[in-house]
Amino acid sequence: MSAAADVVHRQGVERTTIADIARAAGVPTGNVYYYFKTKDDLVAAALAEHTGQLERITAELDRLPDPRERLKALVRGWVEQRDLAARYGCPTGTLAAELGKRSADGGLDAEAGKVIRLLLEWVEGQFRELGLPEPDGLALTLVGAYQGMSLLTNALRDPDVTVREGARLTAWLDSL
Amino acid sequence: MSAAADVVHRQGVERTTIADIARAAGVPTGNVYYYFKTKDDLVAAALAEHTGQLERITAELDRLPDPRERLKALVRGWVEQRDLAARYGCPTGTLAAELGKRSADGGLDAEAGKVIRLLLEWVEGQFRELGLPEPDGLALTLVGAYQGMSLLTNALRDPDVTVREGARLTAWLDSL
DNA sequence: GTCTATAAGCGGATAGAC
DNA sequence: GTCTATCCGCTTATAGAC
Repeated sequence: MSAAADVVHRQGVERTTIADIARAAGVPTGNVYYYFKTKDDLVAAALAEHTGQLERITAELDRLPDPRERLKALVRGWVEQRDLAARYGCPTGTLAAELGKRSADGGLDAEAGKVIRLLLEWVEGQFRELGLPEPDGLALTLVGAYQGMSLLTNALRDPDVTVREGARLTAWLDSL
Repeated sequence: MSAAADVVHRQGVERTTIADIARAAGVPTGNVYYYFKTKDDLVAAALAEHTGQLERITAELDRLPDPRERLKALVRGWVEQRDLAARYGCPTGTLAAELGKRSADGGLDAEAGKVIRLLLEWVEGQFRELGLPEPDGLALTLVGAYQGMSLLTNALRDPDVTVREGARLTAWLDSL
């Protein structure tokens, strides 16, 4: 599952073959099918990895006493990942974008939406705890800014984009 | 070229076959190869379509006297496209994201970056004309917000995300 | 310049030995 | 539960008639 998430992040779903994932995991191709009946099952597993990763991150941030500090630490984490973002974009965002183009895919696109929604809801909770008005709108703005800066960082192949936007987001959080 | 841009926007590069584009253009598959030697040539043609589209839009906006009104009209245009964004995302952004995952692809990913940069530079020019400080940073923020809200709109399959973020961006432009 | 037919190769999926 | 060998369909690309 971790190999699937990693290779899919780097190559995208469609350019990733079962053989690629099997090689990354150190097992022969055929063996993968014992655990995952179809390629889509592997994509679902990659999405589950993203969910787990997100849950670990928010659990860690929840240990901070101040919600504003939690959000600023979240932004700090994004900035730290800037080189990965410059090369491959946001793992969840690029996956959601790719899955969003499918017509009838057994709801994999909706699964991707759920992971994004999980982050949105956690962020919204922080804004609510701060007593700010329209916490859902603020969450949309913050997560949208993250996805936007990740895409620009990736498209321009320039980690500095993330640094600059990260600084702006931090100042914005402080101004609220 | 227009069929290529359209089908690639809806299906993504990798899920689009030459036959798909040929059918959309109303010609037999083999004939496509008379004009485009490889599939990548078709992707390049789709990118050229995006560039042309962008140039038409900015030329139209340039007829407005006030740069702030130009930017607000740009945002209005994004909001009008919200249903398309909910279904398939931003044509240029999703294409750039997909091409960004390639390793050695003859610079197609860089071409996608150029289209994004074209929009960034036009937006930056408007902010500069308004005499605002750090016009390049403001451009990054505005275009980033656009890409972010497009991705969220698409991932959540909810055009309302674009409506809400569009309203916020309009208010933000007015506040500068 | 347009179209049909087909070659060549890749990738998802399976069969079956171990 | 693991691995090898293989099938089958699909997609890119080409050959060649018209």
